Amino acid sequence: MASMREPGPSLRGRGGRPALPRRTPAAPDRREQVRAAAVELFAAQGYRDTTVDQIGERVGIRGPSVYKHFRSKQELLADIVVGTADLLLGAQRAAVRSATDVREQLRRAVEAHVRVHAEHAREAFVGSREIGSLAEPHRSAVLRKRAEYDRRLRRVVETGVREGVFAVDSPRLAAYGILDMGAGVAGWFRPGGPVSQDELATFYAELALRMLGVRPARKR
Amino acid sequence: MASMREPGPSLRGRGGRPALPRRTPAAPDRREQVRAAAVELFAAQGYRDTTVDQIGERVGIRGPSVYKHFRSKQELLADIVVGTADLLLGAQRAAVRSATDVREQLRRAVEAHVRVHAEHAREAFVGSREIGSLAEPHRSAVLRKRAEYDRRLRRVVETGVREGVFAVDSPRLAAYGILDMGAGVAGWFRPGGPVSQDELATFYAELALRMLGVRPARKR
DNA sequence: CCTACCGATCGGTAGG
DNA sequence: CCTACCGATCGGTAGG
Repeated sequence: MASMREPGPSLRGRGGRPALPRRTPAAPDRREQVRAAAVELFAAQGYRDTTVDQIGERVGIRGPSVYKHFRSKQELLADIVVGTADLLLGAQRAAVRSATDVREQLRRAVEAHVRVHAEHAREAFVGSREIGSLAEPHRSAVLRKRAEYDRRLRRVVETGVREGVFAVDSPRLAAYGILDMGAGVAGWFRPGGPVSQDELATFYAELALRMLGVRPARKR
Repeated sequence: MASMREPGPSLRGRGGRPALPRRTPAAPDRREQVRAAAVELFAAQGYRDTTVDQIGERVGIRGPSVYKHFRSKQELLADIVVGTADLLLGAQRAAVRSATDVREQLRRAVEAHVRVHAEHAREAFVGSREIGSLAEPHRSAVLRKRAEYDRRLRRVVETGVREGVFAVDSPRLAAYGILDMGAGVAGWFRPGGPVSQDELATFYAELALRMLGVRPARKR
């Protein structure tokens, strides 16, 4: 499924528009502003408790005008949740591909996992909490993506165990633990806080490797 | 705050009631049934998307009759969320008190954490996802309880580091990781599945100790 | 992008 | 514990 996050080039950069009188000039990336407002509100109040009027208010328009940018409140949610799932999947794929050593693959996959959950904390938060608010076929699509995401990390763990690099009794449970630990970041991480995204990613990857029985590299 | 989970002795065991005709005899623990139905529905559909009629339907009564057992839908939610917070706090307190060795305190606290999130998976799930749906003063009360819960585990970790039993760069982040890892269990654990609660609790406690730099006990 | 407005849903109450 | 019903909220549409 293609990412639903691109505003589309047709909405901007189209010079030569006649200077007709307009009460409120359309901001070129109004669609993106609406999406961002929805992310914040859905994260803070939940999808169901957020009204279209509130979303509009955040970007200085009326509720019904939101429908100029999204077909429905549902589509807005789907854009956010599906988008986040794709972001995670892409980051994970790139991470695993960037190394051949399982230990390094695991480390980078966890770092990517944590980084996305920190950098896109609110989106990721909405993406996991509001799956149930998604109508079909989006819900099933996202569940499939998440299952694939989990499976891929699990495979890295299993490969490491097979190669004798990792040592855990249950690769599956260990993978769940690692994933949930990282996903939890979306619930409390705030940019500008005491820890940076990178520090957090590095630290959590180290914790994950420890969970898998890998000795921490001796510090010099 | 006192637990809100007791049906109260006045609702049962009161013999000598005249055998008047009744269309639907009140089940002695109807209140508990209503609560259980609400837990399932809130977990599956979310608080906002669950109607009082649905809750009633699950126990064979009409929506308005739910108000014979709970003052409002809000009170039903508060009962669940506050109850779970108290359950966790109590289990953690008992766990930490049951040992003097930090390593053992940590192990038991994590086991308790995981066991509650497995045994009361749906309640714990609702308890963490629907905090935002809670009205004041319940919301603040629960947030305080959760903060205390987190702080207590963090203290065990910090004590272990101070004593040289644990070795982690950031006790705070490690504690978050451990807590989120265990809380995640509520999202996927199903009784009767491939792993038992005890196996899971034991395994996760072992993972937590590894995260803290404790060598796994050599298996004979 | 706006105002006016429709239709459906739903928590809660009245009064048995 | 039930039926009848009120009142408020809200997503979405009409028609500029």
